[in-house]
Amino acid sequence: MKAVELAKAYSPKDFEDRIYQMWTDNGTFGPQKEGAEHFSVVMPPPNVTGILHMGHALNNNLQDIIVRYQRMKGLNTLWVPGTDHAGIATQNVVERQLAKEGLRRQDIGREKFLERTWLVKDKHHGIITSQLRKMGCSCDWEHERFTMDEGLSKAVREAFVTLYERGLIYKGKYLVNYCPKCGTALANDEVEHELTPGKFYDIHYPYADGSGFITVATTRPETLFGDVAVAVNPDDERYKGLVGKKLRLPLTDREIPIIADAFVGMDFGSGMVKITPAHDPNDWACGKRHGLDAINLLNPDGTLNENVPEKYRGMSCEEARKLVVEDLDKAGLLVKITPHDHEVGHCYRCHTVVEPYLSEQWFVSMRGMADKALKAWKDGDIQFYPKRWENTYTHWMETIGDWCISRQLWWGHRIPVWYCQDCGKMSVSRTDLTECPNCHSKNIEQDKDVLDTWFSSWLWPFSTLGWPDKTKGLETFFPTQTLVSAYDIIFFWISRMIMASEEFMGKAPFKDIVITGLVRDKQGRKMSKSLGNGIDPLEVIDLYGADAMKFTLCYLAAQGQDVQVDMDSFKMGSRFANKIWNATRYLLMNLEGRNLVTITEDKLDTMDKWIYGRLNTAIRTIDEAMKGYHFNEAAQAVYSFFWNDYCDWYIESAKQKMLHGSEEERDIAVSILMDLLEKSMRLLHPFLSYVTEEIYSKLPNNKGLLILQSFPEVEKFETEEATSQVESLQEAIRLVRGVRSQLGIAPEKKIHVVIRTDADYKNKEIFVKEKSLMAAFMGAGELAIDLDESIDISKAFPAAGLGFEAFVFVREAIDVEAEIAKLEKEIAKATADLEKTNKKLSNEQFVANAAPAAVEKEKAKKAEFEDRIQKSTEHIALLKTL
RNA sequence: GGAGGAUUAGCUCAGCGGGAGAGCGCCUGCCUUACAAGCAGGAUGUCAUAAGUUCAAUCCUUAUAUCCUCCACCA
Repeated sequence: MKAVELAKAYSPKDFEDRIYQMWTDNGTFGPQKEGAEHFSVVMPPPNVTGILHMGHALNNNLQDIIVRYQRMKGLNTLWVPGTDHAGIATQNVVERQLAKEGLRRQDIGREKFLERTWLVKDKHHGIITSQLRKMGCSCDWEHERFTMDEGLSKAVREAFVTLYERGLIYKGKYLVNYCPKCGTALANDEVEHELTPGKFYDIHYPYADGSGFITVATTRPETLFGDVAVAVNPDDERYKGLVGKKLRLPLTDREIPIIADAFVGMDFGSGMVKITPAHDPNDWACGKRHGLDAINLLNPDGTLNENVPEKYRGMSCEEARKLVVEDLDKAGLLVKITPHDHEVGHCYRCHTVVEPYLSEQWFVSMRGMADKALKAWKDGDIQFYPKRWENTYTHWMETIGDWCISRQLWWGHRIPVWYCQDCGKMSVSRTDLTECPNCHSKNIEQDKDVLDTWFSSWLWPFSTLGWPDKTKGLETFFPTQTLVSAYDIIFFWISRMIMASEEFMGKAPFKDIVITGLVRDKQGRKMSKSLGNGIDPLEVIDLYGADAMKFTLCYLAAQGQDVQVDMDSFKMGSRFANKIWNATRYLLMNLEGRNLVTITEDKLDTMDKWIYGRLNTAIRTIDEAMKGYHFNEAAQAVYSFFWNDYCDWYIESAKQKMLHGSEEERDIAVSILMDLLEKSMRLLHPFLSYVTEEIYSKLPNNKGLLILQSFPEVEKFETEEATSQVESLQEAIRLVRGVRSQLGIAPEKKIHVVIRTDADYKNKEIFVKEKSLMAAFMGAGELAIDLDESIDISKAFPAAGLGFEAFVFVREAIDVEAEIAKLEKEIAKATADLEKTNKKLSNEQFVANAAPAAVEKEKAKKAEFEDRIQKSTEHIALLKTL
């Protein structure tokens, strides 16, 4: 056999792109094992607004590891990639572009606007998919989907109409969360509450009959124009007699009543609350209870409308607040202003303060679906990793409110509802309507709003497989097995997918829900654009390679914990990949003139059986870790097997055979090395896919493309005895190496070692059998396993192991006198240094006046010198005993 | 106001009731022709604090402290 040359340096750029191309050219990502048990995963679709960040890298790399592992385990595997149209976010991107040109979306019209949005989508889609390829994701591009493609649009319509038919979708005028900047309603969970500094304004509301006034406290004085009452607690003794009295609303002519409602807290503020149903959810509910009107004060853009006195119209809430407060003050109605921090809702997309806004919207009734989703969890159909997220899930499901799904946007799935201008009838339809089904008038108009983005993504696990059509893909790959996602979208996405899937498919969309942590920087901060602390996955790949990134992330991904990284973190994976590369290079160099032989048990010695045992341990650990999604444990097993066991011990020991063995022995040694290398590549492939595939292609014993090979099975060659024996061997070697190091014996100096084993020591055999190996590893010129009468151990340096003792004769290796002289010189120098330092430290002036850091430094020096002196003294004592 | 995390080596973190660990950094000695992105050896810890359960606690229980998330309509 000829030696195989491998490039001298590990350079991932030389092969990563080529290998990805080869994988796709050979159709390796698609399902391979028709008829076998299926394993499918849907990729959480990234938004087409941006490019992938480190969080995506973590998420997709972990999915890739799972999918590659299961593929190698022989399952019929499918990983569905795709992207999300991300309604608000994407629309915002385009609106920002327009704003730079001095335009608003209304200026160019819906059609032109959408054209531009599709361009943005195409651009980002291209970037995102190329990033996924660079990372090495083995998702099936044949199955790629987009939330607004034809099939998914059909699914969205089907879902909407079906729910409508089931009476689960309704339209109505309600108080919803509204982002004035985005110009659209939001769902409850799209609002982020944040502690915001504000003020409490105590305001006098005079009685209508002029008999005095009461005081209300509010954080939002500008909404007083929408007040329809002032409420007190019915049990509040202070105000009992006031209920029913009329008040004159400040700055207006309007009269409002005092009412009693139990929601008012008696001990909060003045115990009197102004009721503004159109601008506060509590007041809305209160207004409903009392049959009060709701007066909307806002235009869709967040400015005040015609329901406020003229001078305030067109102002933003903040502007109006200032003026209203001023005017109240002038009117003598402002009592006091106190600072008051409170939770204020902000838009999760643009961070603008969200207004409660009275408007006509579409809603989904969630209660029934949530109950089904809860049952799925109770029945064990779904399981979270780590388990603690189940609390979050059930709590959300139990307290769920109806879902506002209409958005006043242009980018998204248009609501499939048509209104007839003639007969006034509303039609909900799976297909586009051109005439009214009721009166056949052509004068119909589709609802202008679009659906919440999550209304398409909640169908993702089955819509991507062809639903509502009964496709083969759906039949084969639904339900999926594992969903990998970060915890920030448990509510938005994961929970809703479970509900949709139970509703439309009658079962849970996946079994295992793996919740990853967030990727943070080394200060523990979330990576974000605004902080500029993000790491671009492509930069990592450029610097260290995709394997280095994947392996490092996997190694750091303790279940559910956040991952903190900086650029340097990825050196770890890079070094490991480099190590694999070089180990391979060495083995391939040694193929020259060798014949690979079949490995049978009788050809194996203890070391061989040991390494097969180590391989087994790694396989078992990985299988177990992957079962429970403990990625870090799997990565550690891979790492320590290959590096610490295979490279550090096994290859090193095999070198002795290669050096001194017969032709036949060398053939066997190489055959075993290559067998282990081949298996190692299969073991490592899910974690370092590119480098292992590249190496695999060079192996004389490869069986085709690595990605399609089977994951290694536990070997039968392992024996407990071999494991135990080699551990003893390692112990003895480490012991002697320790002595050498302690005495500073140079590697080229050979020493004389005698090992004495206890009478009942069970692993003596390995010492005898592997004597030459031990000698080589210890750097021993002579090694004796049995203690001879003639040997005077009092002249040797002793080191005790478990069940044996090693005696190291170092006299020949070192010049004791010279060594002692060297040490004494060192002690002298250290003593002198110490004196200087002590002098400084005993100088009161120095201690009192010098910079504290300088004093600390001197103290540290002192400790160091003392330490050095002590060590050298001990060392000398040791040498003198020899 | 609820809920959940975190607290272990200088740094980042594993550790899933019986020996305190990894990577990086640090120290010592080595370019031993696979790898200096390496090899060998080494140092460093009141496992946040205080009680408790147990033969045994970094791990379980209960408090406390500090930090971080998430959820929640108190005007």
